[in-house]
Amino acid sequence: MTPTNEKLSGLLHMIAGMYRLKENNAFRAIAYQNASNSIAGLPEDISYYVKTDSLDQIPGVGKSIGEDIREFLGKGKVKRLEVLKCEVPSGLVELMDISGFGPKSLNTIHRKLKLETREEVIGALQDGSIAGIKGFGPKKVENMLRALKVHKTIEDRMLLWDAMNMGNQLLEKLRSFPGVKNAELAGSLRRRKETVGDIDILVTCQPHDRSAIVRFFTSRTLASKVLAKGETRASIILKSGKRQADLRIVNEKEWGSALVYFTGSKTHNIHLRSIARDRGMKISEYGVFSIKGDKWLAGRTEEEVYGKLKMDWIPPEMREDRGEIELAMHHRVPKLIEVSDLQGDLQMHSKWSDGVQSISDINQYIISHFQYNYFAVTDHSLSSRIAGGLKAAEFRKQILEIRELNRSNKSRFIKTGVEVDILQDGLLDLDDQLLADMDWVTASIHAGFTKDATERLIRATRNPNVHCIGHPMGRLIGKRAPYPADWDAVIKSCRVTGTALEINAQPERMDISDELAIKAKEAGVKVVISTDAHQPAQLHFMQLGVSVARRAGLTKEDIVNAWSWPEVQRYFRRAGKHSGISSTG
DNA sequence: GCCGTTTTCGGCCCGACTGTTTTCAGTCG
Repeated sequence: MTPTNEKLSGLLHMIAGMYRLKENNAFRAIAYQNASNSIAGLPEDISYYVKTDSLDQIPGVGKSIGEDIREFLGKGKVKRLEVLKCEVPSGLVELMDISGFGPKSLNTIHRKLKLETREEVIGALQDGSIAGIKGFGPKKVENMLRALKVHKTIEDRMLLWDAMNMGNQLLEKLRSFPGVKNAELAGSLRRRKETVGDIDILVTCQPHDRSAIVRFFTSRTLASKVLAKGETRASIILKSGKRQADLRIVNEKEWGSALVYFTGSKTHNIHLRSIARDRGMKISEYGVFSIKGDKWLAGRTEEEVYGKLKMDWIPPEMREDRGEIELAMHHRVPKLIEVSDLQGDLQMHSKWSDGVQSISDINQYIISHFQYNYFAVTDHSLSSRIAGGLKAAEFRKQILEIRELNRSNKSRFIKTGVEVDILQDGLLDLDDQLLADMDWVTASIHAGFTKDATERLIRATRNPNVHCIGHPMGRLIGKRAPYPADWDAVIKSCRVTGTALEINAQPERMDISDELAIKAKEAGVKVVISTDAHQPAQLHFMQLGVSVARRAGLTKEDIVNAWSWPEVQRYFRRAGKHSGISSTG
């Protein structure tokens, strides 16, 4: 998302929140929230739509919000919001993110006690003055206080990798519990979002087994706290790690519709329902029904549900309402890349620099765990001193070692390579001749994260020895923002020079992001999915990189390391890049 | 406030759980 879009989307979200706090404005609030969501998902900066006079092409943006947007771009603020701030206490809007603090409750508190800020509300909860309001019984006040506490202690969102591990453990326990027929992860975890808020699990069983399963889920074995518990659903804070997990139980006949419903995203679901409604049907977790007569039409499988709406099945990773519904209606859902399509891994480190294993051990591990046809060793160059970067002479020695290994294995399985540093001026810190001799050259930035990186990256793409830009955004999720850069310009230069962009599959990196991968595909830029492994177990991060690619709708044709090595060489030779000779001597 | 292949007016996704209620409003996902 561009910075302007992010700011604008946040501003519209704020307005939506304020309308929710005001009474009788629920639908106006929804309209602003829809516009906010739309803008968060735009492929271009909002200024483009103003320039081309196409604001009305953005779903949820009409005359009034269109004017707000023009005003925002012209003056940097919106009068509507300034007026609202005089009418509605903006300090209370942020509280609406906390569970139990809805617009109606906050409005009542504001009206009865004239409270304006978050701190005042917390104080009034603690000193008992809120307990005096009608409708605010002891349980409700207790829950609100508890939610405040949980909101503070629970860490924001977890990395996809951590969520996958936690979710799979939970899934195994549920699958082996008596009476459980099907169990599957749902929600943003099944969509493989880069970060996950809570773990959603869907289960089918016979009705008479439900209560035992809910009891197990909410027992002390799994839960440190029970947030909600009913006949068919329950929410807990997991004992392992302060994370929320939600269980939902449905009948087998409802499995498909429930999976669609709980996999989401919210905007995908809303879009599906409005299409169903247009066709005289309605969708819920219990199935697809006719509006007339309320007749059950479908729901056993996801294919059946989408099929009833005359759509192809949509892979979970794409269900973000970014155009996939239209693709499915026209039967043009792409065949997404799969882990099994990959023929090699093109970034990893050996103990020559900061990896832990020898090249020979890595070779053995890959042969016994993967179906690859090649892999490249890409140790750091000298500038990355912390990472034990190598001098040119050491790379020459490493090349000899790889040749020897290949010779004794009678193969060309191991490719020579490097993750070379892009210096401040965009030049590389190894000489061109050495780079030209390498089979695979990834160029990455490892210092100067706050400066604009556009020129630096573009200059690197123009080097005929560089096949790929490594972790192009330089972000660490939740720790370090991407460096500022004009990504459109960088992608354009990749297109012109035939340079690929990496999807780095390290759990904290996931770099490039799905949004940038969508742009790359649109521009015709190829992508390399690599693990950047520093120890053999990390070679299995590949599935994370694949999930980014799948969320971006990428296919085999888009992914360099889904091609055979001769195809890789042919592609880069045509693009005017040098292709190495060193692994074979 | 937005939107329209039955609509330019009258809708706007749908159902479970909780708490405070004597039949339902508020909130959540």
